[in-house]
Amino acid sequence: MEYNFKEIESNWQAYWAKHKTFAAKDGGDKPKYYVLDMFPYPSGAGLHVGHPLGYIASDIVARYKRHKGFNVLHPMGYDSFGLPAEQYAIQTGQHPKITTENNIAVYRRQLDKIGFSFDWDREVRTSNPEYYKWTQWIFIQLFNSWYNKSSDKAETISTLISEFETNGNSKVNAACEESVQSFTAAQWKAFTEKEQSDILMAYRIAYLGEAYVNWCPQLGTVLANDEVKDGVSERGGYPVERKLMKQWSMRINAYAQRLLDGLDTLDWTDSLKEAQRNWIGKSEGTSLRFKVIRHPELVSGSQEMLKQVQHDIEVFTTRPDTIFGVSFLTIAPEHELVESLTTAENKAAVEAYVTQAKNRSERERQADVTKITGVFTGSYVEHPFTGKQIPVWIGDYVLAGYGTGAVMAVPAHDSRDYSFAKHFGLPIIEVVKGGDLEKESYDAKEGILINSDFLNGLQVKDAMKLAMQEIEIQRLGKKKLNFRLRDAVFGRQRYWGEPIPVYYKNDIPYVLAENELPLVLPEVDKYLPTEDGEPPLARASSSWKYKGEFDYEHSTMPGWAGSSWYFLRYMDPHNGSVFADKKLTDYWQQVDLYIGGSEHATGHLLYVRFWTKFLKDLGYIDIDEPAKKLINQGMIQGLSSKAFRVSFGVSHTSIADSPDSKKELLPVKEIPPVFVSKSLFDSFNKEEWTADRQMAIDKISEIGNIITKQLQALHPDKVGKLSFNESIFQINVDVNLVSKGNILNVESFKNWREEYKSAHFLLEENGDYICGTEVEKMSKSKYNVVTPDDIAEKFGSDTLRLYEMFLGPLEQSKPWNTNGITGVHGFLKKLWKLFYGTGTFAVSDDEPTKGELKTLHKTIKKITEDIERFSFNTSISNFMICVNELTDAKCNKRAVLEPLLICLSPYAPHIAEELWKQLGHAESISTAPFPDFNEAYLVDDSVNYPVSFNGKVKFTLELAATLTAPEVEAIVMANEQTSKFLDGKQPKKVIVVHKKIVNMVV
RNA sequence: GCGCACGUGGCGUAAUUGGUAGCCGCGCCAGACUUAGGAUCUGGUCCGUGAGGGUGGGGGUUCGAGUCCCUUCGUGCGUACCA
Repeated sequence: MEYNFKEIESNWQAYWAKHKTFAAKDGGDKPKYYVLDMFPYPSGAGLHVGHPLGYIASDIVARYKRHKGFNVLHPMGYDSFGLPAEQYAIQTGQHPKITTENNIAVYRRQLDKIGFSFDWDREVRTSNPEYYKWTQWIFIQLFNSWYNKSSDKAETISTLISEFETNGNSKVNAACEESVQSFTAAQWKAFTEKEQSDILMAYRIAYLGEAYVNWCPQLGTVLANDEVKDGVSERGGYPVERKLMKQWSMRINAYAQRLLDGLDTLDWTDSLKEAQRNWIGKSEGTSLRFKVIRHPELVSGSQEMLKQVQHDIEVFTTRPDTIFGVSFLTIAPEHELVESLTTAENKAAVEAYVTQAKNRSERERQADVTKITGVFTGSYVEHPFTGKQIPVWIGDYVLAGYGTGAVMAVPAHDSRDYSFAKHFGLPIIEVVKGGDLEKESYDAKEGILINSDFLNGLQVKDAMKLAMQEIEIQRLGKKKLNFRLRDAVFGRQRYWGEPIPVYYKNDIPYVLAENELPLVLPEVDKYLPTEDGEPPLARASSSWKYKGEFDYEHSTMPGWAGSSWYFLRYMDPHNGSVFADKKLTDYWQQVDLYIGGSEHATGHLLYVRFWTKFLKDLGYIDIDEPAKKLINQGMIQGLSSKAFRVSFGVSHTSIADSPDSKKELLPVKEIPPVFVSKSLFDSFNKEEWTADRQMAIDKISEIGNIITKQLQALHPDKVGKLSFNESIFQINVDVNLVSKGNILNVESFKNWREEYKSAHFLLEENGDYICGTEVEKMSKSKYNVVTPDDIAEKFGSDTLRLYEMFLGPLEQSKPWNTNGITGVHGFLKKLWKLFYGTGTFAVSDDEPTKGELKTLHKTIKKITEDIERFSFNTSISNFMICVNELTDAKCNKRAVLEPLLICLSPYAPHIAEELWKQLGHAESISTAPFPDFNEAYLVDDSVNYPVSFNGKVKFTLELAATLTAPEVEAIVMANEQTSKFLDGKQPKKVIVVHKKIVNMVV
């Protein structure tokens, strides 16, 4: 019987589904193991071969752990809220729910075909109201919490309110808005409800706050920092600008230190942890206040009044040691003191500058970081130690959102201040020796302090300490930690997301009660903002109001909301009374292995850690981190095929033809497309002139002439001829039209597009049309998408699974290329043959030979080690070696083949199940215990010793394994080959590494 | 600029702690069986006729380096005025 993968695979997929083979049990004697894939957004394009890479790896681990006696949780679901479905809805009017459901159906069909061992009874969809009820519930907990820095965790807001009622806020040590004023208990009680609400808002972890946000006009929504790449939106690539808006946000900044510390406990890749560390961006420094010296003309009052209105500019610096090098202050254009610092004569210039700086899009700002702009305010501050007057400038190199939005500029020792100072001719004061300030600033943190009063002569490190001390003693400022990590904007002005469970009464936001959840997404007539710029939810019917009266929040939650806790829901996916039963979260604990793309490094993976810590603070779960071990699978890029299209124009052939003759030229539109094969393109594409290049041009011109004649025959009244524009465009060709060796199927290509029907081709000498290739992202628009379905159709899913793993290390990115797939497929056929060697199923019950047992146990050992270190590509080669050896030995013995099948079943489950059944087993192979490997079978009687001279191996000696090192040395020294290579000399030293190698120093 | 990976045959890759570099697969070459093959099977395949050379280049540590250290070049990814 032939290896009929199609039948085998569909049979077993049906069997698994019917018997719920992979359903996880909540509890039991077995140890638990939780393997999770980052769940997909179900896009309209379906899965391509890159998507399953990580799923295959995690499935191998899941199946392996089941064999090893673990109770495995291996779920899958969909991150089903998101922009593409909504964009599609805007274009077509189709409800995103329908689009999403259709896409999910396609995904599911594709996933099932690959034979994953998911427990589908636990599937979650973030857009399902039963799911997002709990996303909303978590939001409410975040709203009803504040971050107590003293206990270093989130606490319920009621503890804060009772503190306000007894002591006011003077003793409160919270992560909150800087702008909060202090008040007493009496004052608190006297505040109106609105005032109290506003104050509490400054403390809540989910809060409504005014902040500069990334506004994307084309998408009509704000975006989080991690959704913006290079100043444009990550999805769609639309420009993003900064805008001051009132927005729901998450006080993730409160967790910055814990998010940083937690990294040390995680078994994640260094690059991923490093990316998070950079994103969190901790820096230790000091805050420092500079007294503003009021310009007399600013104040229309007496000197007395002048003193009263004085205020300070607070800066943040990590280099307090360079305090004597400050020659100016720079504040951000958005700084709150801009207006009050600006003198009358500078007013016009400052206003113009600020307006211009604010209107610049994020992209423009990033694009010309080298362009230095700024303006003088006219005001001065006093140097805290020298008392000298220091000018205050405005510059957009200072970011409003970081530190205090103001810096003390030390041009001698900070490259940005240096460029600014050079550009505006401001003084540069050297305070640390070691650099050449004519050329550049000296930013290094080493050297001796000069020009620095009490710091003179000190090393930078010591100067930092002393300066810091002095600043604190004189109460000019204090030590401060700063994090680059900004609070995360949580509102999106979009339709297809979780409604934020908030309503407004008298302009005060209130959250819904738990029993009022879920707040279901209302129907709208259009998925666009309203005329006055309100989000789409404002289009909901007038009955969509809280208690029929109060407006709901019109923003929805961002994409990362649902994915920030889904790993918990899988533990208890159908619970209607709690997001997940504590007993179950305690049982399943952390994800043991999490696999997904590295693009989530600073988004999802940071937010999910944040929510996990938050839920722990409130006592809902007992774990601090969502995933113990994480692997980033590499991206599979597409291999695009390119055809080379010649560009022709039409020109006049003679003076008689010239424009004055008023004869019409041949129509450019009717020129048939002309494609040249790769070698011609390559010849043409050479930088310098070569004979080859000229030949290519001649050939192209020649075909131009032929086409000219054809066109002239069609249009006898018109004049002109085709001329080669000396340019050839590369166009993407559907990879399905190209066969091995990049040969284009010309006939299919002509039928591909109406416009190519009449195409001309300049072929290779052998008559083929050869395409070019390029590695690009796999995408519909590049016609380079290869779906897993294509591969499964041709070779079967087991081959697909093995081949994706065989491609190379999991973490590595690589282009998709089916060159080696026949080898992997051949391996499965060879395996099949071990059982069906004679044409019918035949397995012997004979005792295996020593050699066969060695092959088997060597394989068990290697496979076990490979899986434990997630090295799947090497396991495939080890299986191949094993099957090759067994084939050579003509081994069809049950005692060898049975354990081998179990080892293979995580990788190629369908064929393993089928052969397992043929061997007479009634139960699925999936829980058969993984074979133990026995060292005894691997022990060799002899060792092949390489004998080397000065590290170069000259010959090998087969010696008994029982020999000791000195015995080996004696035998080697007595060997005639040794004396030949020694050539009569005495070796200086002989090294014998037992059972490894012999080396002689001559 | 900064951070993190990574450079090995024609190609994808292997070599867990320093111990015979090139396993496995593709491709290629030769042969067998076939009307035929993008089927199957067998043998060969780092370069060099050979001594020998060889893991991007240079240097070092070591009896011994693809592996460790320094330096340099190149590629990929992330990030970017974070004071």
